[in-house]
Amino acid sequence: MDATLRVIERDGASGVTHRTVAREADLPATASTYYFESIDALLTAALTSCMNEDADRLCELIDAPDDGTDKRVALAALMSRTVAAKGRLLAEFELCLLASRRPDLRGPNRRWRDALCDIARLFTDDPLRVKVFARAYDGLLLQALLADEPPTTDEFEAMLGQLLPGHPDSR
Amino acid sequence: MDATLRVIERDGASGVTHRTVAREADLPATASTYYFESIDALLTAALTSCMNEDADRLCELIDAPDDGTDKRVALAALMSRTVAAKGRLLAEFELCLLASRRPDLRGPNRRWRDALCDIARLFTDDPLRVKVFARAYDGLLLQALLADEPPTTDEFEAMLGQLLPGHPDSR
Amino acid sequence: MDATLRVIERDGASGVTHRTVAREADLPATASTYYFESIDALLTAALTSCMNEDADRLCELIDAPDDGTDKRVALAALMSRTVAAKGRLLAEFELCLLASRRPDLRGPNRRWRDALCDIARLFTDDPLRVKVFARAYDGLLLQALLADEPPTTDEFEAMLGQLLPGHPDSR
Amino acid sequence: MDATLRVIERDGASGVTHRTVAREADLPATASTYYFESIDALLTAALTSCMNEDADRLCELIDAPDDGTDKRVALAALMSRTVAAKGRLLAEFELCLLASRRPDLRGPNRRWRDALCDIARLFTDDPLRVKVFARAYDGLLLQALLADEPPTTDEFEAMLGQLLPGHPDSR
DNA sequence: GATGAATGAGAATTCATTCAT
DNA sequence: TATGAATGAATTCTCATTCAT
Repeated sequence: MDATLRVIERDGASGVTHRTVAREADLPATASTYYFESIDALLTAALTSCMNEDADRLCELIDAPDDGTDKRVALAALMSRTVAAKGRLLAEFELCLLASRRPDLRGPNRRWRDALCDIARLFTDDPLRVKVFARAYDGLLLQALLADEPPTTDEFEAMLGQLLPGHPDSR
Repeated sequence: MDATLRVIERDGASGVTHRTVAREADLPATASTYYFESIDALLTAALTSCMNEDADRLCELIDAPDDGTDKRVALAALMSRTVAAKGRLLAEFELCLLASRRPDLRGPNRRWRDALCDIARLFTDDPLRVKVFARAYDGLLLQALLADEPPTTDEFEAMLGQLLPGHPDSR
Repeated sequence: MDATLRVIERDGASGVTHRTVAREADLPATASTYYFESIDALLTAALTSCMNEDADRLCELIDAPDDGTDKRVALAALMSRTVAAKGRLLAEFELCLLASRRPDLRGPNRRWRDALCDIARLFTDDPLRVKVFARAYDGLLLQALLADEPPTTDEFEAMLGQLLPGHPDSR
Repeated sequence: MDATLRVIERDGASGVTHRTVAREADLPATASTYYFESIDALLTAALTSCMNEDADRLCELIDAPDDGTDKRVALAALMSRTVAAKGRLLAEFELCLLASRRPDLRGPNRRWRDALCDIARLFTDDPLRVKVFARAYDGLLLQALLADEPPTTDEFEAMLGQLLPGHPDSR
């Protein structure tokens, strides 16, 4: 499973084969078929695992005790870290695209998006703003991947400030 | 070349092989090897073509004579059409992700992003707002792909209104 | 054992593997390895079971108390039923062919053929006629499988009348 | 193609794999995929080839100039030769059984059966007798395979005399 | 006695690529 | 210039079988 993610990070989702995964995990060639019914199941599991991890990270951030720091700052830091792990982020996007062809895989994605919406609701009650934020978030990360230089944490903070204006307390 | 895009739309970028493309184009199996040195060259060409087309469409929108209608409305319509051609949009995202591993392919992508920034500048002078818009745009489209129901044109309009507030003349 | 026959009926003898049988029987994958030493033992057991069943059915027909009806009519009805269970009949033929490569499996087959001969002897004393009947019988069933439309019971009756002419009492 | 038949003769239809056929033909392992789209196509081609050959042999017999010998004698000789080539006959039966699961393969089989009917019509006008003969013929061959000792040519002659009585001229 | 884990061999098929024409 | 033939490598997946429990 970890090996699978490492392979996707390195070679992209299309590089995931029984052999590459097995080699990466230093297991016999048939091991991946043994543990996962098919390549598809492997990718599905990888996507689910990723998305859950991401959602968990967002939830943690939401549930963190209010220590006085702006959660947008914390989120910007998270984004910065996310973008820094470029391969991993790429892997997630590739998996998402695969999922977009398969409606049955939308579950994990939805959980993650819900967490994003929850974050937005810390700052605004406007449903439109929530929606825009949750959708724009992905674009911020994606463009960060495509840019020559990823944005700094400060830039993320500024952009978040734009998308989620107002004082956190102002609700 | 068209055949290549049709294949990506149907089977994803990983479905692009010399044979599938040749079959789709109804050409002999070795034709794609003959015209393109490698699969990579084929994908690169596809990406460039896509990005240029998209950038052109955005530029058209910018350059269209001001007929009194809000350009955000026109842009929302364009987004709606883009999302409706789901396979094509997916293909573009897949190609972008491939490109993100290859810095030499960022050119076409940049041209497209510049066009997006130009649009934003029709509405605002704030560089931060421009940046946020250009990046969020992608997220809006991506999430539209992952959603069960793609947003309506009206919803796109509302979201654009959020990202690009103010009167177009207010500059 | 039953599961094995179901698999042969569905997928042919070549579809019989430890796994397919185990799956069909809803048993753990290694169960068939456990109970039968090899695939071969499984097929052998299946063949024996089939042949005995068929021979039993023929014997029943022979031993049925004479109720005035012509046994050829009863046999035609049996053939019609046999052909109607197409998968099962196919399975038997496949097993027979397998057996023809293995002389040690001819026992069950012989018992069945003897029963056929016994039937023929209800109608004729001519050993040649008996032999022809016992051999032709298989052909009638085989061709019924290959025909677009299986023969009706009446057709079987007519064909049997040809192969076994005369009154049953005329002996 | 010849290699395929040799493999079926030796190992049965289920022994036909890309590898075994290629090895038998002393070709690289992918050759059989190259020349035939799939294993299925290979088996189909084998069946068609067999059936045509058999039908041709029967037609030859029909069309042979009347040299005074009884054609039943010639047919008995043909049957004897057919049974002597045990592996080949087995192969044909296996292929026929495969075909019985696939209606689209009944064509070649039909041509062969028609030839059989033509032979019967040399001796009789009775459609029932023709039908019985054409169907029984297969059974005679099949049982010859399953018997410990295949029938002699004389025995075949006697059985044919039973199935097709009368003088050839008596028509 | 019964079953899950594990794995090497081999199945069908597809691919990229080379070569000859 | 363009294309069919050919083939080695690699793909997904299934299987038989062994072993530990």
